[in-house]
Amino acid sequence: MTQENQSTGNVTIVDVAREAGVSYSTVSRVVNNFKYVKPDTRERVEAAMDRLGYVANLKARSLAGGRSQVVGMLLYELDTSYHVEIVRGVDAEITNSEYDLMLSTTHKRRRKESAYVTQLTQGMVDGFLFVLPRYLEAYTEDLDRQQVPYVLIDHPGIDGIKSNTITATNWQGAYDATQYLIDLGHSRIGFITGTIEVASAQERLAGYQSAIRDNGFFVDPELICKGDFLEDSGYEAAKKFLSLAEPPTAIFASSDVSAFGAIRAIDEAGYLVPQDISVVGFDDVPESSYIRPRLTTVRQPLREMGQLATRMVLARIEDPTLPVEQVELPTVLIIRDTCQSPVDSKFMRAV
Amino acid sequence: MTQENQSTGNVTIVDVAREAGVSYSTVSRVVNNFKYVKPDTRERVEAAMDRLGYVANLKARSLAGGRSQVVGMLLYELDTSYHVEIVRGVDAEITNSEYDLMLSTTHKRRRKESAYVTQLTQGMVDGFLFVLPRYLEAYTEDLDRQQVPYVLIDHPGIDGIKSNTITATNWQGAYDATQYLIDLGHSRIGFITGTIEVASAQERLAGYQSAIRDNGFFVDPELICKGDFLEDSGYEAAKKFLSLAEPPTAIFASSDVSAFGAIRAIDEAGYLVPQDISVVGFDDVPESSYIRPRLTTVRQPLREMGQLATRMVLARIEDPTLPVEQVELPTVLIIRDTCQSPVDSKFMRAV
DNA sequence: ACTTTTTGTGCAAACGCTTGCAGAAATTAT
DNA sequence: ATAATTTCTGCAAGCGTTTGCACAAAAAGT
Repeated sequence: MTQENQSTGNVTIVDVAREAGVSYSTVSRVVNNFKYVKPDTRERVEAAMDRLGYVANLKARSLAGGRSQVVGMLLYELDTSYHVEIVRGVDAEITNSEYDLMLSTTHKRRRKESAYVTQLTQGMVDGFLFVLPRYLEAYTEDLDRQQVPYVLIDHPGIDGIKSNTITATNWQGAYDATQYLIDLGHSRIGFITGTIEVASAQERLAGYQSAIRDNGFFVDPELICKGDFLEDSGYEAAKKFLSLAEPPTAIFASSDVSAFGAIRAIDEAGYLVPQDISVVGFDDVPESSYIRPRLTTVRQPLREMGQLATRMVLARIEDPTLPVEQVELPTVLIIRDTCQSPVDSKFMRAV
Repeated sequence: MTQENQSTGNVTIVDVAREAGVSYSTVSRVVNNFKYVKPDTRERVEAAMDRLGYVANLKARSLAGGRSQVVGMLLYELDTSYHVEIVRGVDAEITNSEYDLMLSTTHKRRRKESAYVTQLTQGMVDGFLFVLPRYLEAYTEDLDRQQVPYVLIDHPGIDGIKSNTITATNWQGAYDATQYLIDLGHSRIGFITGTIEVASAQERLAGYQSAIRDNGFFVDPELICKGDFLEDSGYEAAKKFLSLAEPPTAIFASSDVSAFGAIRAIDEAGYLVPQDISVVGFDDVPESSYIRPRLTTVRQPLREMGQLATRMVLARIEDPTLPVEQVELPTVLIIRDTCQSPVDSKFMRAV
């Protein structure tokens, strides 16, 4: 706050050293909390740092082999609450630490994704968070070689490579929701998948199918419609279901957002949710409790996933010897207002 | 993709130079698109870079005086859609550029805010985006000295310093909404302020007051309640209005989120929106059209503000001589379902 | 043909820090 | 008292770039 260095306007380690009457390596040592520094010296240096308002230059620090104090986060986009919720969790945790967050979205650009990763691992971040990465294979190798700790969020990792992962019980969540619908009396339940290349989408589909079969029903391919987690695909899928000779009395969408789309289609067709068709989503994004009727859905603890993932990278940055960890968080069925027994449904055929 | 450097595992400029048979400065020059490089040489170097999979080390690059290719973004939090929407705008624009985004939230920690800024300006970012900064005075000086371009989003800047800013027509927006309510027949309109230290909150209040007066009404202090843009403050404010001897027939909240809180209070008290009380918000965050009844609100183009702000910093990073610019974007009243004439309101007293 | 200017390239010195090595000082063991 | 440790501090060599300076080569003036 008081004096300034003349050249760049920044106080460097050298200025502090001069002020404290020690060598610059000693300053570096107190900054890095090195063991062998005389308490007395340490104090003098700290006083000098305070007096000059010293702030470490991260570029230099990490160039020289230290930490950059930033963790990178790569996600597909920021448009849906799904991603935002995870970011919120990450932010909450990062904020409590000495680290900063470097956020990057890939959108559709496959090439940029891997270029970005090398860019960052080589130059910018101490650790990485990947949310539902699409082309993981393209850079895991790099990541491993660089020894940059990373954790995958909502992605089980790829075969042959043990990665730190944090996922939710997708299969169980889908199973539970389907069972709930069956218990309510539904037997024809339409399912809208997520982006089917994604593991969680596959697991949800499998959970749905298992529940159907376990209850002695038949998995009707007509009732499974491909989607991509987004609203439009939910809308289209629901329209298709509605045009069936015998439409389902319930629809289970692989994401809340696609459930919103489905509800819109049902609404436009002049039917009622949940009277004619029950709807269940997956995720429990904030909007789900804003819309009317409020969406019944399988809650995935997105924030917690973000927080936990952050804690995991941070821990591994501090101590790279920590073992690989794969955490699976439980989902829970949140019952709200979009489901009911199909007895009064226009689509319920007499038994 | 083919070969790798032995020591760190990273391909450096020196490796490329060796491979291409030129000096490393020449490589640097082609990387930086320097003018005086023989086309032939440039080609050889580029080929070598491709062959070795060279990726510039940003730390080194910026340490040595170049760009770090990252812009910092500082915001209070990520919990409300207000902030997220702006981030989305920023992201959309950043994604189209060669830059990355470093995101940081300050939450309540005043001290960290300015420490963070120096940290980053000294070491990490080429430009800065501030969303509704709280303690701007603490670092504008630093910013100016460091010559780091920055733009303030939803903040008019501080006296005596010309900053790049991007704001919305807060006064006019509030005026329009109030006028709309008056045109509907309301005369007792409760107003819930935002965090009153913030300029936009003051402007909205002023807009409201002007409209009241311009219509020949009296600004009743009883009908102005302090808030902080957040849900709880809206809830409390509405409760207070409801407990008045003569409650207002309409409430205008300085943010959508506080409007949500107000609606919750009205709901809990057993009254109906908009039959008994009309409600208007400000911002038009996505949730506003999800809730039922859908919120009538003053739309602030948050995404556009983020995008535009990003374009502004980016331009100033590339060309620091660009003049300071202060952009004000228009708000627009979005009429949805939370307002109606007060004739049937329980709170309408006979004239 | 001979300056002058424009291009093109290399060397070396930063940028601000970390860290291995070496030696000095203080502490403990013998 | 002397040797062996442990603690503390400074020096110097990097980390991977950018960039000013010097000089060579090519192009343009005269």
